[in-house]
Amino acid sequence: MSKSDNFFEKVYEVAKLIPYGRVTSYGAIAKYLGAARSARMVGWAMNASHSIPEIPAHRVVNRKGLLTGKFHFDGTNLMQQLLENEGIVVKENQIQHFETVFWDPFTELNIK
DNA sequence: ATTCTGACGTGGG
DNA sequence: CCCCACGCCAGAA
Repeated sequence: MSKSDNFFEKVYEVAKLIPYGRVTSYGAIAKYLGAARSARMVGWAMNASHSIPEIPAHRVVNRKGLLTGKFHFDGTNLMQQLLENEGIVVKENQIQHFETVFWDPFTELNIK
């Protein structure tokens, strides 16, 4: 295990905390981990999270609320269906009422 | 070593 | 709102 695994582990920690029916962004997680400039690495961590079913990767989207990573799931619409199954409305790969369902680690985890 | 690519984000126009 | 250029950094070729 290398040091980068620590970063991955942190990403998974936060991802697991995303409540049912809520979503967050790669940048929000990265910023929360103190690596705001490594938002891409959060996406990369999600890529590696396929071996860990506990990670709700479908609850992580980009800052626009767009399902940019849907092509990394098995089915064509698997990511969207997982979200809709949680009550999230998705249209044209865009999460509707994104600001309402958005889950900000800083706010929701009551960080002082 | 070098180059390119990305599940991203920000800033300017 | 959209489009574009740039910064970012790990991994693949």
